[in-house]
Amino acid sequence: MRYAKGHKESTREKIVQAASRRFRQDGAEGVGVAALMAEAGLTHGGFYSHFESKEALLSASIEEGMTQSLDELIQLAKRYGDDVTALARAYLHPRHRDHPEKGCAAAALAPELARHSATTRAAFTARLQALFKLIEERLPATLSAAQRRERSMAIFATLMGTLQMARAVDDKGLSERILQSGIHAATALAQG
Amino acid sequence: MRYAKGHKESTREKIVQAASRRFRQDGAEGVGVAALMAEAGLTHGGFYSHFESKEALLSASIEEGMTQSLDELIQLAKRYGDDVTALARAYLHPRHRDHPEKGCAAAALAPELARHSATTRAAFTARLQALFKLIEERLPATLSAAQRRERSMAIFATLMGTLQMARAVDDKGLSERILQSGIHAATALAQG
DNA sequence: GCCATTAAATGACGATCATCATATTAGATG
DNA sequence: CATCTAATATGATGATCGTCATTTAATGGC
Repeated sequence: MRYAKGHKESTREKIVQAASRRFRQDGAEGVGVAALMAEAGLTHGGFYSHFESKEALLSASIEEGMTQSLDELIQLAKRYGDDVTALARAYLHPRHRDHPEKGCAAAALAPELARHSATTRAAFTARLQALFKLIEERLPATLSAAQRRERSMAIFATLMGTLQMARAVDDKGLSERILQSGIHAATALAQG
Repeated sequence: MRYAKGHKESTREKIVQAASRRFRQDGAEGVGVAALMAEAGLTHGGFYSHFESKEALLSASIEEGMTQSLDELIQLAKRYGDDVTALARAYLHPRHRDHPEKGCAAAALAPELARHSATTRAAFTARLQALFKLIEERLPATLSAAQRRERSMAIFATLMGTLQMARAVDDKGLSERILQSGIHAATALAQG
């Protein structure tokens, strides 16, 4: 249809946005190509003119989802005081637990990612390291760079593991206690 | 065929064992009923005389897998000194990272579990609490019971999150550093 | 050694999966 | 306004999904 130039790019972007939500909500294997396209307001046919495969869309979605939730995390953390405790409070907020589709892609998909393509895992690794950096910058300057780097990894592991457990357990009270334990632990790990 | 009594029970057990391996390896949605039965040396037909649904098998497999890896963790930890650091070293050993099918079911399946039935999540919750207790028992007696309980949750979150990240990243060196960071963090969180 | 019983195998159900070939149609270009 | 082209839709591929009805076959009880 000889659309305005950039039309296809923007459609592709819409697909990635919609897919990144759906993948986080239902898992990479929990949603099909047709449903992903429908979520973007399209039919399934044109999919392969935008992406080489479903795996390629997953790759792009991971990048999109990780970037998006990283940005949002930064914004939210600022409101809480912008230190590691603030990050933890933002990340481990019940709203985040209850809305995986808008939240951290790592928490929603980490175990599956280990089974996916090198490209997908590379995209994930790059974004994960940006996340580490975000935490590093909020650790006390009294720590060495190497110490900050190591701690940032463990702090994110704690946040992600905590969020996943809080989502998986079948007991609302326990879920709340798990979230609290994560906030306290992240704070403790951030001490000089 | 009027087999010896207990034959069917033992077949059922074999299916659960095999399924618990496969679910951890490929995810709950990554493997079909036919493949699960084949893994146990059977064909798919008899499946529904053993289980009400695939979901019911998942439920039993979570229970089996969590119990199994809990027992193994206890055994391994003993060799390392039987404190929290020992648990962390056992849990975050490269062998565990490289063999999810024999390892912790929580680390392999946590995000998916949040999307499954109440029964499955209840089975998971019960086993998770046994895991918390295991850690609690290895925390210093100088801490209050409430403190030990809270810390045990955060310590397991750290271990699980660390293992998942170490599995997902596309960089062997980074993976090793992630594992180390988790061991150090778990040790730090276990201090009185 | 046959029979009754029942575990397991065969095979089929409609639905959905990822992928692709072909047809339609929107809209910028002339 | 008519035309051309590229973006999307339609529709089909064979494979696999979970589930179930029917058939086969093994063996303890007689």
